[in-house]
Amino acid sequence: MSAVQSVQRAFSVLRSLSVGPAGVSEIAERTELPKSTVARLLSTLVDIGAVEQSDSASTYGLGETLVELSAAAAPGRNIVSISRPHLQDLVDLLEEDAGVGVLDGRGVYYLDQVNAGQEVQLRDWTGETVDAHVVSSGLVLMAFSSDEEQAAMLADPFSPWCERSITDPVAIIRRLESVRRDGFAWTMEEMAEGINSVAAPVFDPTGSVIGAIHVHGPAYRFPDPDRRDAITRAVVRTAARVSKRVAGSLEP
Amino acid sequence: MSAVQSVQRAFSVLRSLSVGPAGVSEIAERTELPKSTVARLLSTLVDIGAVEQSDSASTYGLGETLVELSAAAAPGRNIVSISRPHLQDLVDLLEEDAGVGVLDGRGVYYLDQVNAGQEVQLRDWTGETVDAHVVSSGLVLMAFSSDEEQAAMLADPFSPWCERSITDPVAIIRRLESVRRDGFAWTMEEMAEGINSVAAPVFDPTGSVIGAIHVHGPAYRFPDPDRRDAITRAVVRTAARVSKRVAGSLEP
DNA sequence: GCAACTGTTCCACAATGCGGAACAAATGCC
DNA sequence: GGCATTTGTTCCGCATTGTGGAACAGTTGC
Repeated sequence: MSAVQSVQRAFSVLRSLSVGPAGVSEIAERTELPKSTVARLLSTLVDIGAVEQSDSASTYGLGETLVELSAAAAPGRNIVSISRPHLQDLVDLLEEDAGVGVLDGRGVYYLDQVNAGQEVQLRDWTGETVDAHVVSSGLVLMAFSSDEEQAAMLADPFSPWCERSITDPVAIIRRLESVRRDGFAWTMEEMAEGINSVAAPVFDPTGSVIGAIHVHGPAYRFPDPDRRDAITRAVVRTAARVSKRVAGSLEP
Repeated sequence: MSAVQSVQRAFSVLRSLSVGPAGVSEIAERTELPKSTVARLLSTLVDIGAVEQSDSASTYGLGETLVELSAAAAPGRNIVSISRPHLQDLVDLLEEDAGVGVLDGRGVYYLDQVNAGQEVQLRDWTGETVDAHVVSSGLVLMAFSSDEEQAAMLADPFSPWCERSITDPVAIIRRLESVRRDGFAWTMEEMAEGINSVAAPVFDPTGSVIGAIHVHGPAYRFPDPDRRDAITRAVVRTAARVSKRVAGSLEP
């Protein structure tokens, strides 16, 4: 009940800035606070980094601190923009398509993909949902979900997508355990003949999975048996980097 | 110099929450503040919406207000995630691919695309950069850039991408003027033969362009001459909606 | 059951934030 | 150019406001 006035006012100032940058007087007007009070609040907000004053001139705008905080507040909401450069790195390294997906019920929704531009390539699943149990991303996302969520997903029977799809719940549970232990998952022609993929989990700062990074390619060339471990490591490392940045860290 | 103590402490509390949700006691420990002070600050932060207390239990996490503020702080940083559902709506309506791009020098960088899934479709340019003067998104982005930026972009000569590309600076300037007046741009087989596209601008709260929404398709069926106006309106309306949400508004 | 935790509330004290007013520095206007 | 009106910044006495110890009230777990 007893609220801290200065904090309320500070946020009132921040809100007033969200419609656009302004100077002290204008902010004072928008917030109906005395100029001197606004000036004081602004100076502390600048110290903190919640507000930035545009170089030389004296107009104020919202600052980086808020972005960092919001990244921690809604982890995953910006997972696409954060992932993209890292997906690009993966593609450059492995020369196969890389993507990022999130859990959608018992499926994986593919948010984004970076194309390797090979002559023979898989069709782009961005924006579509695929049953989780037949793709590596899906296995990763299920494996690292909470026990309740996992139980809910395992409650109903699974459908096969092709000949080699695994649908036996017991087999799937055993598999999820090993995925959880390993920190990654491979699927070999389980969604469709001729398609293999690896995936690794992206976590938010609290340790919950929020997405999965994957690389996939045509089975006749992916994975190159000599590079399989290297590929796995690259995907796991990329997912770990994205996790870090999703958590608000600024280093790449 | 003279900083407002309670505001500093409030942000100290917020920062301590960015590593993960916690209860009053733990936050007090992390921030080295008295418990009662933390409890008071938390209660006001909850009022404001900068902090949310998890239902029933008494642990606190960062709240929605921070996301809204950061959306205004770094407009465009989350343009992809905001755009996606609206792109999907466009695709559902028009049955052609829709995407979002941003300015990158004198080019357009395609951030994201939603596929209509037609049998005949254009290749996906997501993650690539295309010269701004040959695509509708590019024209829109140039048209609504600041005068200095526009002048800089017009300083060097333009290269043709195909037969119908327009490269004459005077013609381009005239065109940009009409785009600015209309609020949208069409390009007809100017990037490549057989490809047409429309685009409309996305603005941040200060009124600067931060991106463009486009729809494109094969020239033999897009745009349907009878629906051309309807298509244009749909794209313009979608871009306006995205602008609104980018600015922090919560209504769809 | 007590013990060791939680989070919440109270209240006397004064430190802290307040805001009017006076100042300084741009900008605008004839 | 100089006068006028705006801007942002600083000062300082006043009291409102925030402070934090301590006492209280729920939880959890030996």
